[in-house]
Amino acid sequence: MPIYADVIVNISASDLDRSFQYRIPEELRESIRLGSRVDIPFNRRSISGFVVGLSDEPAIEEDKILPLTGLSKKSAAVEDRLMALAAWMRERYGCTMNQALMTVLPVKKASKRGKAKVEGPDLSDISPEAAPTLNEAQTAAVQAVLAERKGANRPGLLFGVTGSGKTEVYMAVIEQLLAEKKQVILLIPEIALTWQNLKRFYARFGDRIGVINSRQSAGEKYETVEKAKKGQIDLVIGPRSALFTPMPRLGLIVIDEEHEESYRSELSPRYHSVEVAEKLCELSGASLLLGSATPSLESFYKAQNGRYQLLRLPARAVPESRLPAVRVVDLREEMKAGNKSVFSRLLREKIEERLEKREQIMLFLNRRGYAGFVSCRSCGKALKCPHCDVGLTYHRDGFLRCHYCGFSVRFPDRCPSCGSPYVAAFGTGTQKVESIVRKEFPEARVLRMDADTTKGKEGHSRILSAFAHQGADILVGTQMIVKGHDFPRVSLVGILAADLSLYSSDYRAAEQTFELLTQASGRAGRGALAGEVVIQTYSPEHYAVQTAAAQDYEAFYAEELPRRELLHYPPAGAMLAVGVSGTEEAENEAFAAGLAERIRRAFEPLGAVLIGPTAPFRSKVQDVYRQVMFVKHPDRTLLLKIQELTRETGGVRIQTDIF
DNA sequence: AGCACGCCGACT
DNA sequence: GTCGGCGTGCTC
Repeated sequence: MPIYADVIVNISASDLDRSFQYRIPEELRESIRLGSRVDIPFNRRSISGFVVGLSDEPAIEEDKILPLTGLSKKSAAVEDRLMALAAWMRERYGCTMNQALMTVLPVKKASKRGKAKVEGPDLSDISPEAAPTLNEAQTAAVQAVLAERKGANRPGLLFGVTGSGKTEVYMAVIEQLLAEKKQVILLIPEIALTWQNLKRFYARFGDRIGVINSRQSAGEKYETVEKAKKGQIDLVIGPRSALFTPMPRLGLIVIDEEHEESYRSELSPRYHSVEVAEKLCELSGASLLLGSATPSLESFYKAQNGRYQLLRLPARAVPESRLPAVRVVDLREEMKAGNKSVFSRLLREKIEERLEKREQIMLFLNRRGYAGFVSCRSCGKALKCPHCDVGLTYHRDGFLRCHYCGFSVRFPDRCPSCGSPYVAAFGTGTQKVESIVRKEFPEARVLRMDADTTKGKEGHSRILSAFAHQGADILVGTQMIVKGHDFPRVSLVGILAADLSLYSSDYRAAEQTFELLTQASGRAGRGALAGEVVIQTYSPEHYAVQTAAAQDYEAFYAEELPRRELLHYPPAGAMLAVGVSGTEEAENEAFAAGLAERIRRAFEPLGAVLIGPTAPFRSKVQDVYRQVMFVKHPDRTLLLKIQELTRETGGVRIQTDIF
């Protein structure tokens, strides 16, 4: 029986990010456990804390150790697990225990007004739906998942082309788990948390569902959390934060679209939901099921190595819907043929054809605004944001905007650096595409969806539902139109510039491009109509474009993995990214250089390879200068030690990511 | 002298 | 986070 408890105080302050030792009174020694919530005297006050360690030895002079005063009985097993998860996250992501606890433990705040509500119509008018008949591949996947549960219980990766019916598989597995009186967490990307998606789950599982989203108040979230804890809810659906719903009978976590970037937190701890879910399942004896048409390279790599169970859905579920026919157009050839328009001849022809047939069209361009950059034709200088290392984008309202900090300024009459009146906007953004479409296809009804048109609370759903109800023939938009939407009347998808994401400096540029092209292509021909996709590019020969056109993930993987292996990038090795940022450019650079030197000296003899420091693609954002460096080493634990080294800062901010 | 205020270190 | 200690400086 332990005599002392190491307690983390429930206060967020950097110098309190350590444990304090307390004596456990005799009568509490039997009931105290790791993760228990305790009341302690601290600096002449009484506060609460969490037990993170138990011991029989005093760590400091014994007469300094005070007895703890009480034990909150409510520390249930769920919270113990979440505590253990927080401790793991602290190690894994190098954050403070407090940050990990604040991420993991539910916010205690009672709802002030009424019940948690889901936006949209209410529940009463949804008629219950029975399970549909699954096809052969779906049935096989469901059975394989359930069998694996009884055995090694490895995580499953459900790899299915767009439209192959992954959701039906999730539902069948969830149904089985619920029948076993287990609870389930389903993670979906925030952007996919739409009423039309949730409706299917309500129709199938009725009132046993709780939904969490980022627009809910603390009180609303708390209510869902309480219900889950009491076991009144068996299925929680939400974005990455829903992972931390306390479920006493947790049996399954499903992560849909597991490759999505939104599963990575951008705040400290910068956790990755797939990794955290894997750990949580391990701690609670639950199963993990990941699903994607374009799995992250990491996940597919694990599936190839047998660490994950690979489950395939090779064909689209609706029998008459086939994968779309994809054509790649070389924009250099268009230019040679004298076509300077944003539409290639082929795409223009296809658009006319669809308009004639009254079928719908999606046009995708990964750049908002009217024109991509503005420069002076006399001196050649591009107009930049004064706060960011970014060119300004011309918007139709006559203003130039910075897409990083929101800075805006009226289009100047004269070049700010040479005074020439010949200042012009070049390149194409979604606004310009919209106006070209209106001009060139005057009979077509056009909607535009990008960050500028979806600002309001209902912005997304307003545009999506208008398009779904055939309120428009053409939807022009940025990335946000390609994610998971299901419009049966869309038979043509045009990707106007496939290269935009291809040449970013990120080692995942090819993966991101492949994913974007494949997901965008997957929007075509989801119903009974035959789908067609036109990909316009200056790099038709690039393997990411080629394999996306062939809708062949495994061909892409076969090209990409050896490249990663050659350069020791993940998943073929581990990598630590270190970002150093500060408001003084020179000081920031000097600090980064000094840090790099220390890392080199200490870790290069151990085989670590350091790249940088260097100014990244966006070296200044909102008046903050950035330097980055990367450390590669096959062993992740060594990278964690290097991460330790980056803790001491001097007026600069350090941010680290482990890949 | 007596007290208000702000800064800082310590908290087991 | 927040308490007390201590120094500064103002007022009576």
